Amino acid sequence: MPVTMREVAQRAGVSVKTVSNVVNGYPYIREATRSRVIEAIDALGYQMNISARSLRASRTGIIALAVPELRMPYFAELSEAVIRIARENDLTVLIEQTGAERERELALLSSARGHLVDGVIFSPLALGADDADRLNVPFPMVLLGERIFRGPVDHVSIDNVAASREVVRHLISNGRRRIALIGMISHEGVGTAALRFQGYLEALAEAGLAPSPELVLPAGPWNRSAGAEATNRLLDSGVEFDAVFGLNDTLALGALRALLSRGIRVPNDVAVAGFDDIEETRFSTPTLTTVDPGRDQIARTAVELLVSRMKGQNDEVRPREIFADYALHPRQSTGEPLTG
Amino acid sequence: MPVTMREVAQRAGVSVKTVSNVVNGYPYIREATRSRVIEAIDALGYQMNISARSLRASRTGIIALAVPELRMPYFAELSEAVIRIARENDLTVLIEQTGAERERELALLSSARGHLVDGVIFSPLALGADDADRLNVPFPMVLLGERIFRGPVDHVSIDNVAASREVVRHLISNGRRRIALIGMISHEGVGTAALRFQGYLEALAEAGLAPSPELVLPAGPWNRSAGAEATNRLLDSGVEFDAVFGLNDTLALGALRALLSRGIRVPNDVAVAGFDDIEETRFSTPTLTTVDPGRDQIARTAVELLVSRMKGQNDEVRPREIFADYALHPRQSTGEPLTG
DNA sequence: TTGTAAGCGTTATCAT
DNA sequence: ATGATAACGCTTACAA
Repeated sequence: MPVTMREVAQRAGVSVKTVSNVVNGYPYIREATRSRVIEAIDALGYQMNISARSLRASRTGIIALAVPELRMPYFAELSEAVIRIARENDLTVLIEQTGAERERELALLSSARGHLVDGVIFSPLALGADDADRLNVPFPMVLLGERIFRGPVDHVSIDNVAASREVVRHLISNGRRRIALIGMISHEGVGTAALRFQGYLEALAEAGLAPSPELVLPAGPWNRSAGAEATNRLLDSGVEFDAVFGLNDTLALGALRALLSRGIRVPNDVAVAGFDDIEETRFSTPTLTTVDPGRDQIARTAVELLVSRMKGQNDEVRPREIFADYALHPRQSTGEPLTG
Repeated sequence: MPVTMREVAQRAGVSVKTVSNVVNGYPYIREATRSRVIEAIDALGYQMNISARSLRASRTGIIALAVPELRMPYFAELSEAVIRIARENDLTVLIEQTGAERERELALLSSARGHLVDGVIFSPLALGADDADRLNVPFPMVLLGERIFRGPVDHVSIDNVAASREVVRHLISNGRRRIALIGMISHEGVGTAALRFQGYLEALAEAGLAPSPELVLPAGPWNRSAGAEATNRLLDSGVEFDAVFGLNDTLALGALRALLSRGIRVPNDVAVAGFDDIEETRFSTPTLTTVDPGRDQIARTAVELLVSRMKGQNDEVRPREIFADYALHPRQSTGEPLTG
């Protein structure tokens, strides 16, 4: 039922190969021929059969984006950017949700979706430095995030230590001295939490402040609920504090909610800051101070690195480590005047 | 480089067809043969070439989900559900963002991604009733949302009039009399806004309350920013009101923010309610009263309808109109005690 | 229960 | 500048 190249060729009075040439932008075609072919294509409503092309050319024009969960605002926003930028590169994006489960992240690496995708942008949450070797996969891949550094593939991330340090410096410059940190994952020496924690420690040290273990709160999944719970634990413990740094925005928003619902004023009594600059931070009450990790730049860099690997031009180039630019956005929750 | 069926067959000492049979679960195979084949598959790390299968069998195992924007929390959460449920049905999901642009929504209908997808779940935002005919596409499709009813394809939605009526009834039962509505799109007689507006009018009528045109506020894109702006306009107009109904949650959250930042207490001075039950509504301050439109049920129904059409068993069945169950969730923003 | 042969729609090679 | 022909890896008759 669908129209094939053969039919287009017949109607245009040319061979299949010529149609193929026209479709693929092969330059050496007489203008007359080209327009006859294009007419036939339009008239018949021809649509290239991607499966056939893929089988023959062994590329599909599809890339996979593997993220933990689309419900996490950061990953929804990241996915939006990757899809948009992939489109600019004539690529279609297939999203895999790993649920942050180790098994599913590993499965992703060994399957590669049966030759279906030309490359993968992978944002792991369960795999860690020990698994770096497993990233030696037989297809182009770009790694995101802070779980694995110096692995065998191109990697895009930001300088989490520096970014986190800036947040805490900002809190300190606002007069805060007892800064709680929410979202610690203590059994991990690496990863996002560890890096942001290090930035926190460095900023405290710079200011001559001693870190207090009771101000460092673990929080399970990094969502609003865990942020609220941790904050309530902190409040119940009776420990004094004048600021909360949520290791991501949803934790911070949960903290905000817990504080306000116990009658604590933000930023007057306690300042709150987060990390990620998700859209919601500009619309919470008060608006949330946070760090923009340069989502668009990350997405664009990742797609471009992947494309260059897919083209196979850089086979000799060693894995690249790219750091995107971050930017602190002071907002109401830390006592700044209203801003965008 | 990749392993083919041929190689598996050679190693197992059988024909390609037998390997194919094993892979596809064809029942009449001797156990000995089957296990030899499976061994070979494991040993060689064989991965089916999906392009080849698709070309031959003309199905890919991929469905497309077309949504306006992944950054809109409702659609992020819907996509998460569709991907998860599609997985249960051995389907992979490819997400198309239409940007709510008419051109791109139309393009989607005429391309169908070049035979790449076996079916499409389409949530339009720009197309309307007049475009119903265009849904007569040569591939299985399931329609979501409130833009087009009684079109030529299966359709999943909820009873928006009834759901909206319940929200407003709830506000009235809490003693509210001057209920503002934010998010009206006045030039449209159909679609989500029109239906929810009708529910609003019906609930007012039931209670013997006269609708006031100055309480009905248009809002452009349904996001936080538009919700906040509209609320500020309302406040500046000097019109009295004791409740705000945002036609979706992000509008309501924007309203909440505008109210609180002008020192208006919620729910004491003004009650606020939204629509969609996005995760954030459970973590705002105060938590937001809203309607759960049954996202999981919508996703599941959509996938199941699509699968049944893809199997071609229901070719004779007329387009089905399915309504998912909604549920009102009263929370703090309308004066209820704290709930989940 | 398993094998043989044909062909899905495209692109690559090699002519012309 | 264009055409003929052979793959690509799999499934589907049909045979055996």
